[in-house]
Amino acid sequence: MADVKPIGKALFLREEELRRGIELMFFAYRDFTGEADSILAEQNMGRAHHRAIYFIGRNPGITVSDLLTILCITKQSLSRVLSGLMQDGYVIQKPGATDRRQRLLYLTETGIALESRLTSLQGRRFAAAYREAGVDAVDGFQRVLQGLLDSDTIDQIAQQDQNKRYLIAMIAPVESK
Amino acid sequence: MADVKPIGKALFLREEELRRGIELMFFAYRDFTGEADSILAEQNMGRAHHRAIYFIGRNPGITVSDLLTILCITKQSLSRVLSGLMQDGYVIQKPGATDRRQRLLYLTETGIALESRLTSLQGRRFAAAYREAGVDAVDGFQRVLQGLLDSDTIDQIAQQDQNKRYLIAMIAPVESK
DNA sequence: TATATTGGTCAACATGGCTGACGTAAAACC
DNA sequence: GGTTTTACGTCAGCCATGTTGACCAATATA
Repeated sequence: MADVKPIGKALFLREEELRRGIELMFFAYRDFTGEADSILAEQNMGRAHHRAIYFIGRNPGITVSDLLTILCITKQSLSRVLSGLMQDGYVIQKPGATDRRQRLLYLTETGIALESRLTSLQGRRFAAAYREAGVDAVDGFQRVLQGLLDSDTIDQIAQQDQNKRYLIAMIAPVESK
Repeated sequence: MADVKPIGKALFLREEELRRGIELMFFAYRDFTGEADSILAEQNMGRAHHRAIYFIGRNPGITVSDLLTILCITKQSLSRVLSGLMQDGYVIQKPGATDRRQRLLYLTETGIALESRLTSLQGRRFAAAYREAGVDAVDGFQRVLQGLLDSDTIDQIAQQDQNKRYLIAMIAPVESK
């Protein structure tokens, strides 16, 4: 064991480790979305609907163009999905107060119920994984995933967090005392 | 700050943390696959081709049914992809030595070149993320992703690892001295 | 008033999932 | 040796979701 060429071994381990990461991403993403997919299929919806519902629920009153920025799809694709969601009563839109061209998107009660069902399903999976792996692991997990992001995405998430902090400060100042 | 209701706060943080995970998975998977997608688009291929190429490269001589087990798609879907890959000279198949019904799949030189180009691209992204996040983070990352898997998937990966160790022991026993 | 922005719509197309039905060769079993 | 099962392929068609391109309406803004 002592006379193994160290450089070759290191490279080999490195590639194995990288491949391990690549494969884990593939399998974990598939399994992580699979459970929700089957619920969505019952309602004749797909992953695209889920994404829209999720981010509208997360950002009530979001504009169409902001949602487009998050999802990185064309407005034609989104439009098709949103029309369906509005027709089926999961989403409603209200004209913007200051800019009346905007259509601010909100979940209906039904939409909220579905979103919460889907999110709690995925949340349970995460909660179990977090519990098994431990607190330090969670931190590492988040840091590595963060490192996988494009810089544009990082900016965009930071921007969203900014908006969210602003909203929280507005609607729930009592929490901060 | 001291008189915040502890339970409400804890639940709030918990939900935020879970949502953070859900969102990171979405964005990270998207960005992580996006780069490869654009290379694939140049060759008129999609993600499905990539997955096939990746796992054939990873398991040379894999049977169609084993590949189906890994990918979790129908044989019709896979067949369409494989036909294309063979027609374009990325993949060849050889009849199985013991069971001649099997068609064992291999990458051609061209296939290997493409696989390696795609994997090194994704590998670089992972390497950068790992480097930024540190060794402990990598461990946490892998443990959490592992925890997100279905138990079937875990078994399946273990099985593959088993095969791989067997192969390594066969073809490169010199490494282990 | 002219231009830019926000959002929607129609048409057409590609990818990649799916089901169902059917075929063929080889292996395995009785 | 005949039957059944397995491994794989193929044809046909459907659906969801992405794309491009063109065009339109309402509203904001310089």
